[in-house]
Amino acid sequence: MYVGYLLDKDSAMYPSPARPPSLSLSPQSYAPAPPQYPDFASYHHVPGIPGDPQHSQPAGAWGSPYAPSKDDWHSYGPSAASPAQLGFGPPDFNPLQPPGSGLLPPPMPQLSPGSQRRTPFEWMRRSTPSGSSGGVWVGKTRTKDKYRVVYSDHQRLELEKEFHFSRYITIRRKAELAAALGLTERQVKIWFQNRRAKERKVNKKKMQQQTQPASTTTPTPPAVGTPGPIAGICSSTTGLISSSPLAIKEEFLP
DNA sequence: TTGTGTTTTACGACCTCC
DNA sequence: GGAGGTCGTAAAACACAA
Repeated sequence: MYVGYLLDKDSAMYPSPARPPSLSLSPQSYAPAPPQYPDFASYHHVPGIPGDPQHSQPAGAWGSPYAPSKDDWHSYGPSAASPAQLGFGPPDFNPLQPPGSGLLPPPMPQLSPGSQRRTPFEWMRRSTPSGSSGGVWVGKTRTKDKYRVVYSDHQRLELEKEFHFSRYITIRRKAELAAALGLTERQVKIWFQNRRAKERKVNKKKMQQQTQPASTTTPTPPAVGTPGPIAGICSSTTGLISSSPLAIKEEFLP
């Protein structure tokens, strides 16, 4: 993965629940301290929803207007020019040339140990994904001539940011993210589903490693699954998440 | 270069809730 | 019945060792 320096931190990067139980906290105030997410040291949450206390930052940083959600899943394709295909994202966004400022944090001089295999800026300067135009999403469905698309680094980074903010995206945020990133709401929803599945998978793997009898180290409680202030609302543990997804969702509904 | 393992999109099945 | 959740899976995209 090309945001591997983000994702390789895996569940360890979510030691605390993503969103506090009280929605009164603004994204700024939610900045984890100390930053277990050093890559997001300059992270500022995606702004844009006016009136949304969770996203109260000034709109416009997305650089793209709030386009109407194009939930028409079958509308995209080689002939369906999405905002992304026309050039989505911040005006200064270039998939091959990282913006020095704006949404994306500056290139990290160092990577996490887990990502030593890659050059520090590889995720930024990765060549154009095949089947896409300059990292910009060119959607095709499974029924079309291409099985899946590869999201651009920027798209994935913004999705990761949102996921870091909250494991469950609100309807409004989903619509805004989809419009801003040139994805469909369905894609955003599925991305979050897959991302949660990934997190559960990693957590499960960690749990299995910790419970292995061969382990000589003292078992430590899982850092990720540790019940936090809102463990019952948005825990990373599989059981809690899958127990009542709708209850979690309701918390974030406007 | 190739084989192989992993990750990433995307979907269907099934479930719960309203 | 619709929306969105998990779970399992398919297959493309990718990384990397041989």
